[in-house]
Amino acid sequence: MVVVTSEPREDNFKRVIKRSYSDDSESEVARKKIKTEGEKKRRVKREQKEEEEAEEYEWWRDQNGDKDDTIRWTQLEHQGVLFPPEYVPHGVPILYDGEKVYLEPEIEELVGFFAALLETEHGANPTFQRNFFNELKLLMSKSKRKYPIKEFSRCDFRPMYEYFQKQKEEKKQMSKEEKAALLEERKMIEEKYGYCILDGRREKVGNFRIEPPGLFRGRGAHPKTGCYKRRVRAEQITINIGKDAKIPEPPKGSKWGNVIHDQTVTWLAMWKENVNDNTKYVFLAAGSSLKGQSDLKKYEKARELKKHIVRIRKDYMAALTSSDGKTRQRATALYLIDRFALRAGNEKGDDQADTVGCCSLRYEHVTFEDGKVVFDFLGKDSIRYYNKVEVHPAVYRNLVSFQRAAKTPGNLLFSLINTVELNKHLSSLMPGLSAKVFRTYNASHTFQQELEKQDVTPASSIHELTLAYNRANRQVAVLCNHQRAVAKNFSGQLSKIADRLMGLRYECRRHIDLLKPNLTDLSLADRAKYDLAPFEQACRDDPDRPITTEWLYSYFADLLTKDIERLEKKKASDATQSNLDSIEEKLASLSSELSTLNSKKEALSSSKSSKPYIPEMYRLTFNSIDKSFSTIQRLYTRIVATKTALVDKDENKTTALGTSKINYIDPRITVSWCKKFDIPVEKFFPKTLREKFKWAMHADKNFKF
DNA sequence: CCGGTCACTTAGAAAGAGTCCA
DNA sequence: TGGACTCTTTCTAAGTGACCGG
Repeated sequence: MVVVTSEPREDNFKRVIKRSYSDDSESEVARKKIKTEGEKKRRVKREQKEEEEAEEYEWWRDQNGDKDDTIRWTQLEHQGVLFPPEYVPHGVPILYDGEKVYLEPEIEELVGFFAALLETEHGANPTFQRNFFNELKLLMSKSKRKYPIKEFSRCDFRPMYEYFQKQKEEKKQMSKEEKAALLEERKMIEEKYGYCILDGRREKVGNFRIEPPGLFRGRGAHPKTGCYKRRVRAEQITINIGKDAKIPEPPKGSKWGNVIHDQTVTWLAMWKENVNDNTKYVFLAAGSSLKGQSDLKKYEKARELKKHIVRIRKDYMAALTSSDGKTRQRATALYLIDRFALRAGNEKGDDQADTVGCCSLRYEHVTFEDGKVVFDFLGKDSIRYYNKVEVHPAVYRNLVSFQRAAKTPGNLLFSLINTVELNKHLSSLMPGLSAKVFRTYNASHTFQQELEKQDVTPASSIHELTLAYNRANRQVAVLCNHQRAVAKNFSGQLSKIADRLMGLRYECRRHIDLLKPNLTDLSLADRAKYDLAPFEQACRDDPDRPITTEWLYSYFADLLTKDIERLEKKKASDATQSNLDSIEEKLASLSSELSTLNSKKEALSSSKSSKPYIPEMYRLTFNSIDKSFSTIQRLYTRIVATKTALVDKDENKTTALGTSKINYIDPRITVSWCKKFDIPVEKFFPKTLREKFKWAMHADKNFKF
């Protein structure tokens, strides 16, 4: 969709045009493109003009290469972290064997964490349930009170769940003023904790909120999912801050665990989480100079790989047939990492979900079919990687032999190498090179290529350009296997669109049938003006979903039902004495048609009447050639739009475009493309991404990755 | 070399905000 | 006009890879 919806966006657009599109005449087209759209769609008005136009430090302008990059800052001031509110008991019981059980606050809190997730996948996950229940039993055993609770299956958390639902509902029903007050409060907090002073500049802090307690929500088959993630106290937190800065005040009655002044790291605070013993950090926001610098560095490193890639590929291709087993394994792994954008695959512990990357692939993760290799394994976040691919014969032979050597499921395919070794080898080929650089390189490179392949010109509409961009984006997302859960009601949504499309096709066809006989008397030249061929093509039946009489009856029944609803509403809301009669009359005829239709439908199976019945109010009458023709044109446009929407939706159902846009595609490719095609970068980078990619916004229109 | 630690990037889910459409 | 749907932001889990000490 092409929508310029609100004031700020329009504002941004103008500013970006002014700031980074130096040639004014060129931006004229783009401005026009936006203007009409903007005028048409703009509705919501919001004040908020600021968006901090403060004289910004443009760090990317003075990158004098190799400064000491172990020191990350010289001045650092911040306000510390924000703790979640203390627990407030609600006193809602759970049921055990149907009997109410009231819980002391600490236990009630824990149980509440579970009750809130009752209707989610976590709540239904046996591991999650078991881990949670063990935690609960532990807490109960430590309590002075005696609880009757012994078995999970005899618990009923519904009362608490329903209580939470009710609360959510109430929150939704809050008055405007209350909501505004809440927002104000949030703003105040952000103002205080959301910023720090870094080398004299005010920069945004990312996650200054301490993670609230809850149940650990591990992904996939994580053995610890459902474990109690405890409340974090000031005593567990280490603050990192400038020597001269004022140390932030810990909550009353508490002390920071530690305060350090480490200039070689970028975090402001750190603590250890209790479930997996992982370290959690408070970092600056993605749009900060520190993050921006390393982002730029990442892409520059990937571009550096461009200069070496031919040699490196030659190198590992040759090594595929090395007599040394280790070398052969390394080369094969590199081939997979380079060709299929696999992750390195560090080894993992037993207390984590069983997921793999390249080096940790096992016997069972590859099979061989029709001369191709099938990869099927769970990768990061337990996302399934399934790919049936053709590979170089040497790679095929190697994989077969590695698998044979592994003998049985559970054993490593690449038994002689690991990520450390692989990366060591890579860094010997190019300084700073590691496995993950290939993902960045291939993603950005693919994106640029795909974008060039697209059949668009600067004259193309915004819609076409957006489509082209997203297609290229999608190629990258597929390459990197970035997935998302299929939306809850996806198939319903799909068939809804498909149904709408069928309706449009039908309407288009009957209008064509109506018009056609009227064209025969026209002169040949005139007839050419009303060429129906493309429209006839468009409204041809989808072979998978032909228009049957049965469908037709449902279609009209649907139309009738909707019309009736509309009229009923009208009757209820603004019926006056004068129009009440006509409304009633219409209603009566509609419902009589509806019952006629229903009985016709009933009779369908028995009698095979050839001509479907059409309710009177939906029969068409011919008016004029021009009118009829323009109706067909309109319908055609809608058919085409609906068709693309359908294809797009289906292709997008499991592919997540965001991850590659945020992490893998050099933003300068997008910026330069936007400049070349005269389309505002806002179309592809929402506010936070523009913030994150500030450093890329002035990329030249001839920028090449 | 190896295992552990540390710091950082990358990831999908969930929450929240905005928009669309009947 | 409000409820469904979509897009954006936030949240925090899950990776990568360097380094360190034995």
